[in-house]
Amino acid sequence: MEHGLIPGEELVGGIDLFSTIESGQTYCWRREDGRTYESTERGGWYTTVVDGEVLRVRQVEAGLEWEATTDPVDRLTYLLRLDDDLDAILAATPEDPLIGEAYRTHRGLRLVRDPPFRCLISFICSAQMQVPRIHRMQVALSETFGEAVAVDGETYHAFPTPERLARASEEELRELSLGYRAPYVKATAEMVAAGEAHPEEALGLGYEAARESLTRFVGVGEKVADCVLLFSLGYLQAVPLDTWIRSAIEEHYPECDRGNYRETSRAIRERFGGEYAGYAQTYLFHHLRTGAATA
DNA sequence: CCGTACCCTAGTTT
DNA sequence: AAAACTAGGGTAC
Repeated sequence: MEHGLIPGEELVGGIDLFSTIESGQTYCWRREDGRTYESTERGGWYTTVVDGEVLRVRQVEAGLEWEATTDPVDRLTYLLRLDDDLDAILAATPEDPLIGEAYRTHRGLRLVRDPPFRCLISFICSAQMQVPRIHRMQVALSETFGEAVAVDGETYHAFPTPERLARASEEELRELSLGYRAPYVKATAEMVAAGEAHPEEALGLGYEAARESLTRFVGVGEKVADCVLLFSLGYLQAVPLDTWIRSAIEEHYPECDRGNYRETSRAIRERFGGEYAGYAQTYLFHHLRTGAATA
């Protein structure tokens, strides 16, 4: 594999690789030590397979060190949004004690751009599920149905194609602990494999129309649709209303609770400054989930 | 728009 | 100690 470095000074606003990858927004990466996002231990290599290419990245003092089968700089920049100007984005959020604390505590956390189908499946799996178990499901899916890629004596697994997941039986998927999500994953994979629908078709639509369009996939409601928009399709204004954010709204922004998803979503999006509201959501989610919040 | 069923696992309570 | 109970990043019907 080739290797190289992306200097830290090129990343405006910095980078916190641990927070970026293990904050529950992406399930595409695997830790060197095999842990599945359940520890608070930082450091080490993260590996993924995208378009048949293996890429590995870790945070070092000088920046991001990488190893890959082809030069991964453009790909890493895309996947980890290394071209986002974090200083400008954070500055665009209205003053707020809780958000401010989250920004200061986890400075360098970036949103991601996961491959759309993979993102869609991982968030269908996320329903009523905790982060480490969602990650374990994605690892199981890759190892069971994903193509193996051998590099330097190591074997890596790509994420399965829509066609392969469509061919899997519901029973096989249940064996991977997907539970009631198994038929959702299969049905959605069938829709994509058949060319009936693709998550990328949401691109180009206005935000709310895009969210609506994603809900045609089986197992995808408004919350999961918002996750795909934010973590894959670049709709940075999306604010997925999960239980953590809902309880934060109840406690800190009660005036934004409008009783239903659509209106509450509009209100909190406005409260978080609109264009980059999804950044505030992701920092806040990570901040609450790690138990670091005091504000 | 509202209520309920749905898998599964780890952690807590009887 | 074994068995209930509970909750965890929702969605379909």
